[in-house]
Amino acid sequence: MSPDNEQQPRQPELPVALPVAWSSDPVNPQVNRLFDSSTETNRTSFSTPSPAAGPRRQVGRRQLHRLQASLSDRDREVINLIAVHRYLTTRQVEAFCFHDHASPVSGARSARRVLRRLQEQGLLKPLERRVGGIRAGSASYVWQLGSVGHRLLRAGSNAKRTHEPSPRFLAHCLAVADTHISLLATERSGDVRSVFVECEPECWRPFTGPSGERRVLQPDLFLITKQDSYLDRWFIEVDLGTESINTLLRKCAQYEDYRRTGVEQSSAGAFPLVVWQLPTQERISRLADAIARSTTPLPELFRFVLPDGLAPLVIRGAA
DNA sequence: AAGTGCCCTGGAATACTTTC
DNA sequence: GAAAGTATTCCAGGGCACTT
Repeated sequence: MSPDNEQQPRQPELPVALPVAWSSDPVNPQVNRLFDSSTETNRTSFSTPSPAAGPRRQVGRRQLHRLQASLSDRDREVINLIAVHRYLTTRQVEAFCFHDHASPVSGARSARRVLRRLQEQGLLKPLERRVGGIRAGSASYVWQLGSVGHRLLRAGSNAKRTHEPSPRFLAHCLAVADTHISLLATERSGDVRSVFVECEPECWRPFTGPSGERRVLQPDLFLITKQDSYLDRWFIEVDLGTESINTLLRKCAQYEDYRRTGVEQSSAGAFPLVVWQLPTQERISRLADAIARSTTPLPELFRFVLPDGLAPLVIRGAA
């Protein structure tokens, strides 16, 4: 690790970044208490509607406030995570929010119960069931925000999609979420003292390009890890092998353009490492070769890992 | 303090789905 | 059709908030 990575006191230490804000009502201070978990109980007293009511509900403003006030901290965490990642499978929700139960089976059961309740309240809705999946049951459900969930969240631009996504886009969203989960698991295992994860679009970096044009660097994740007295900072790119190597190379060049602005270095002391998570060793070799042959991006700016290689890299640190 | 109601949690039995 | 894996359902215990 480089000395200029030395710990900055302003760096966050929370394990998960949940950038989506909850709507508040200045007329009703009780709703504002959603932001302060210390003033809320962890209990849910809102009466659950009957399943016959269906997931699509017409919820008035007053009813929406009651619903909002009735949500437990964990309900809000589930909804926030699904808003941030756009889509999460039941398994991923389990991994994010139901990992600390007496047994994995118990955690899974609780997750299904909570997701069902949030679906009945219109806060979440599943994508069309994938028939013929790997497993029986509902583990293959993919969840997104429901209409009530959209209304409940402040109009975040990342929480508006309601149509069925393309398989490619969906696979990428779920892969990024898996990466997020693996990073949190690294922290829970104690191998890294603290992990801060920032998702899209909060991790995006607008900047001015070489010709003065406005550009936006769009990493899949931004990550800060804390080891001893150092903070390591990382941009994460998750590739599923669906893009051409030239496309990945253009993205690398964009990282170099952003690095040359010096914005990141002036605010944090050093430019984050860019980690490409790629599906095969062969693809890693192709991208590494392409970068080495290219004159634009600095090769030392990048690291390449297979899906199971990110956690070990983060544990080793950026040195 | 005691009683009540509601919700969360987890164990066990059962039902369902996929794979071979 | 059998086996394996997983979801669903039922039930009981515990905790918390509220009322008396």
